[in-house]
Amino acid sequence: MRKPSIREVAKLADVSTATVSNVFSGKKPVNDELKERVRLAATQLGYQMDRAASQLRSQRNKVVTVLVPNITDTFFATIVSHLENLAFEHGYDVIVASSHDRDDVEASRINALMSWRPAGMIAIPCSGQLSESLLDLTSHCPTVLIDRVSVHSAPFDTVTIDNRAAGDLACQHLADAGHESILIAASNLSFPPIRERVEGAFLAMEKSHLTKPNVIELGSDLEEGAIKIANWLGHNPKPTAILALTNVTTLSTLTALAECNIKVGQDISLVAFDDYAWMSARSTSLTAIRQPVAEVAQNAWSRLLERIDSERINVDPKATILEATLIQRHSVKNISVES
Amino acid sequence: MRKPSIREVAKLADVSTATVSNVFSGKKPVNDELKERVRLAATQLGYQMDRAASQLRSQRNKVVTVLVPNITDTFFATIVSHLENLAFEHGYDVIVASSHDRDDVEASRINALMSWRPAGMIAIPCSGQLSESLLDLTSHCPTVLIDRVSVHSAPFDTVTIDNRAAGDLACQHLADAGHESILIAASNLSFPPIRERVEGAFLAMEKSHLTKPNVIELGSDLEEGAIKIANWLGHNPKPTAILALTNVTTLSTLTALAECNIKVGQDISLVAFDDYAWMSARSTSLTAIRQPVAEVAQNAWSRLLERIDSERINVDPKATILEATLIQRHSVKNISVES
DNA sequence: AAAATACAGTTAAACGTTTAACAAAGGACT
DNA sequence: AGTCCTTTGTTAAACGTTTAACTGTATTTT
Repeated sequence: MRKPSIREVAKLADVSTATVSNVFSGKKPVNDELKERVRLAATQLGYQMDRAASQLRSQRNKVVTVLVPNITDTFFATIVSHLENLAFEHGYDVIVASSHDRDDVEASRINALMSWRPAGMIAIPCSGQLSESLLDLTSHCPTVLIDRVSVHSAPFDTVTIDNRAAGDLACQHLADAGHESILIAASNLSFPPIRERVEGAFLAMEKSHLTKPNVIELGSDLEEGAIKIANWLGHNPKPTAILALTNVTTLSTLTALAECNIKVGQDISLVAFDDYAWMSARSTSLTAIRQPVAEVAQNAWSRLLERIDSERINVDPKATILEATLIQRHSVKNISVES
Repeated sequence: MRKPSIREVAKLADVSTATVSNVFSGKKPVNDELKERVRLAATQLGYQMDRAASQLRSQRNKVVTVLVPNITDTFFATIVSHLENLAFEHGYDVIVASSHDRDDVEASRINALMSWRPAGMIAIPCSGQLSESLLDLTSHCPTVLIDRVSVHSAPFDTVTIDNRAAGDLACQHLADAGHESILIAASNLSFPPIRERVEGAFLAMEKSHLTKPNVIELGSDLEEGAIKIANWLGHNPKPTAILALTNVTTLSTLTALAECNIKVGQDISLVAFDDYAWMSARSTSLTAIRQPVAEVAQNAWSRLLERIDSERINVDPKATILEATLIQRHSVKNISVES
């Protein structure tokens, strides 16, 4: 038993299919009585529009696709969630895909996503230098890039935060508290935001005439990262503070510290990146750099809508840069001598 | 400049559109040389199949929809992530929607999702008693329900964990450690899994001839939950242990305990539900009930595929019940007298 | 009162695929 | 050599919408 089509509704309501279409799309006015008849017939039959047919004919598609490196990472999941809400409010549906941080998967997913003929695409590239398939989108599909992108390199609209400033802010906060021996726990220096945060941190130390912090690269895996950092701590003089550049590296760091029985906020100070519930739900809550996730999503969405509406695909790309803020809590100990 | 269609590829390769279609679908054999010509032409033009057209004609759609209460909750996000992977492996695309725990939104989202004519649907209902629109699916679309569903009430395949056993396990563990005064932090007793966990917990206490634990309902909001539990702790004799029935209630609990300056694992014991990275990345890591999320997703997916392949929609629904396990860590203190 | 305009509905042709029905050509078997 | 498969390609008709073009009426304008 197939789903009823617009034809059957038309027949039951004794009107043409065009009228039924108009009743639902509202593109042309329809007499109230007819409208009622159509509505009745539709509910009677349990009629539902077929998007495929609708889209095929109209060549318009109320769908945007979202590509993220990994939806398990709460940071990305949160962005997706916000985007989904925004899209829904504007009558769009969202199709999500994950690239799992792999260029080849990214390419294949982009392909699959594009076969939906989406009205637009919001992507968090998995690597700093944009892949071929991503660049191909330039001419085909309104696209907004988020987060993992160096601002001026991309022929796309971008929405990022000022990662240099964020890194600076975090490190300055530590320096102000008297920390001179700082370890930076980075995920992957090939990601532009991470590199920029490190640069910002270096800058802060330079301003205070202090020596550059050490940087270790932990990768994207929590467990491996924990091992690496525990290992580093075992073979090097203990820093007085750690700056963890992502939520995953924060977890790696905490895991390692717990293992080594080093007390956060007491034996060692910590500034985290990304602000999540679990960071404050602790006896020593974590001082953290909060990325304005909601605003990032909001801005990306507005940019995309503008592109979609203006029909001008990715000419004169705009870079939106948002500011991160420091949430001061209890994981940074003031160790300056004059205090 | 519109996207090239199968026609233009056919013209360039000097074959019929049917042949092009066959080259890509592989439904009928095609001479190797022709195949090559078609492939070449396709890449030359940058051809990509249009899913809408394909689906409309073939009446087959390699899409499954997923409906969750709230993708911000890591538990659901993780399930979605697993499902997305599984779907991808089988050549399906996934469309996700969130009901935000509201029946009306759920209904509206189900409607939107169904207009895609998906091959199947995996849903986590937002309330225990299934909404009309959800029940309507029975006859229209292969559907598998996860988590928030009482096993035998649903005319659908279901995949759940044995929540009674899980509650029993958690509470028994506390009882074995000598805890007699236990507080249960529940999210919402109208959710079947939560109710069942409470029942399981009661059962465990009964077996040990202990008095029933107190139960408080914290709702789905972390902050509000924290206030409620802090409030409760202020006006009641302090329990020796808390059993938090979800990851959100765990966070609420931890927030409240931090505020009241009560040390977990020392002043009070805690068993959490759902096992996440942040639970172990602490100086006193949390003992927790681990739900087999990956297996839940895996089972839901297999069930759905079976339904899709067998064409028999939701007759003789199967209930799959998986077991949760207790991960023993350091948040439960043994306070029994004989120790 | 005739002509022009507005309004509300219908008809039928797309949109880009897939696929049943058909055709042609080569090979195997009587 | 004629018949019958088999194999590989083509033709053309769907699939369920939307929408340009059209038709017929009611209303306004001259």
